[in-house]
Amino acid sequence: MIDLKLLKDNPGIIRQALLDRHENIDLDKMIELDKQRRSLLTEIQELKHQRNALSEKVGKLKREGKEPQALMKQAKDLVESVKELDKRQKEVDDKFFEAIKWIPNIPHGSVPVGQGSDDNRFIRGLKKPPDFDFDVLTHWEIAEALDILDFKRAAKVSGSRFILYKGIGAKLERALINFFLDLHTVQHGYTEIMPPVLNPTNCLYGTGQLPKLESDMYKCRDDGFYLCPTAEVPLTNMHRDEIIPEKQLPLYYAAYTPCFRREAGSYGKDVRGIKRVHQFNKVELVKYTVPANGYEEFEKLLSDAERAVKLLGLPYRIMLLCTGDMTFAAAKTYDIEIYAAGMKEWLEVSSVSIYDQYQARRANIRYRSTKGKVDYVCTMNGSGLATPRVYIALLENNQTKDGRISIPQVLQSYMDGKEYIE
RNA sequence: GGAGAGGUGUCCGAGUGGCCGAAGGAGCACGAUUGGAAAUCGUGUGUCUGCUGAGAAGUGGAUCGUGGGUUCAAAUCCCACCCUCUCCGCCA
Repeated sequence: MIDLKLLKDNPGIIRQALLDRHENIDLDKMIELDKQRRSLLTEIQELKHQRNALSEKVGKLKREGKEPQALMKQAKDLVESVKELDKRQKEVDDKFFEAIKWIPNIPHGSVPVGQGSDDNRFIRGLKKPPDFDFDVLTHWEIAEALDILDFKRAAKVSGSRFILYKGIGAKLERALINFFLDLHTVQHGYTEIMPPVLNPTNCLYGTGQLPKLESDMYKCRDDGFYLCPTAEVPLTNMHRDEIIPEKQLPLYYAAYTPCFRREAGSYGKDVRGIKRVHQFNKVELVKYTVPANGYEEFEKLLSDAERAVKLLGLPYRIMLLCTGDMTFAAAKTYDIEIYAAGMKEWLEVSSVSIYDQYQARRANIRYRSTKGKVDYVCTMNGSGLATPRVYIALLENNQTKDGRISIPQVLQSYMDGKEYIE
C-alpha cells in the first residue's frame, strides 16, 4: 500500500509513478473518494463527540442520584443519525480502500524508466554468451539421454509443465536445494525457516500478490487457501501485525519451499523442457530492515544470491529492471540471469526486489526505534535461487563432448563425491 | 470430529455496564547514583486516525481476537465466526 499522505499532499508523485509503470488507474477518482471519506469522518466524529459527552453526563447524574431521563432521550435521537452516517461512511471507506490496493509502489529514483525488458540496464557479469567448440544439446535432449528427467510420465501424472526428476537427476535437484540453504544459512547469516505452503487470502494481500495476480495462483476450493507461489509470502507474513524492537533488526530468513504457479496467459510459451513449470523448488531470501539501511542491505542480498551462481561456475549477468518490467509491489528489482547454452537464451534465476515500506504497510509490520518511535519496516527478498533454471543451465553449460555432465565442485559433496553425471 | 478453558498494550497480567485507554509488573527511554558497570531510586512510555497548526502542540474519534446486536453508555451483556491451549477420538 502506498502512503496515504502522498495521495492527499503530493499526488503528483503517484501520478508520475503510474505513468512510468504504464499503469492506467483513475487516480482522480481515488482522490475524490478520499475527500468524501474525510469530510464524512469529520462530521461523524463531531456527532459522536456530542453523544459521548451526553452519555458521560448521564452517568454522572445517576451517580449523584439525579434523574437523567431527558438527557437519555436527547442522546437517543443523536444515535439515530450517527448510525445512518456510519453506514454511508463505511460504504465510501470500503470503496476507497478497495481502490487504493490497485496503486503500485513508487519506483526508486535509480530505476530506469522504460517499457519492457529491452529497457532493462546491464549492471555486471557476462556481456556475451560463452562459446562451445561442439554442437550443444538442449537440456531436454540431455536429460532424456541420461534418463534423469521423465517428461512423459510427468505429463501422465500431472499434465504438461510438470517435472519428474529421476534417480541421480532427483539427487541433483536435492543437492542444489541443500547447497543453497547451507550457503545462505552458514555463510551469509540467514535463519532457516520451513514454513507452511498453504497460505490464506490476507497473507497474499500482505505481500501484494493479491489482488493483481489472482489468476496466476492455485486456490483451494473448500478452504480458500492459495498454494504458495513463493516463500516470500509466508516469510514476509511471519511478522504481520507485529511491532519489532529495532534491536532485533535486521532479520534474515531463508526458506526452501516448492512454489506453485498457474502460468496463466503463457499458453504455448516455453512448453518444452522445464523453463516454465507449475511447480518448482526455490530457496528464498527475505530481509526486514530499518528503512534507512534498506538499500545497503538490498545490495548485500543481491550479492548473496549472486554468490550462489558464481560458486556454481555458471555464466551470468545482472540486470536492473526498468519501471515497465517491475512487479506491482517492488520499488527496485535486479534480475540475475544465467545463460543456457542449449536454449541459447538468458534465463532469470533470481529476482531480487526491495519494497520499501509498501509491503509493511499492507501487512502492518512495524518496528519500534530505540528512541521509541514506531514506523513501518522495509522489506526485501530475492531468490537464492530457483532450481529449474539453474538445473537447465547446469545441463546445458556443463555438458561435455561425450554426453556427460560435469558436476560443479560445490555440489560434489552432496552427490556422493561424483564428478560427472553419465 | 467431541468436551472444556482461554484470547486485554512491546511482553506478562488485573479488570463483569458509566469516574476504564485500561491497575500492577516486566521491558524500553531519559535522569540520579558509580571510576565504569550491575543493582537501586526517580521520571516518562500503547496503537491507528480526523480537524486546527509552518512546527511544538492542541482538540476529537476509534481500538481489549473478528464481525454483528442490546444500551444514553460495552473490555465487561447477547449472537456468529476465527485462533490458541488441555483432554478424548481418528491418523501419516
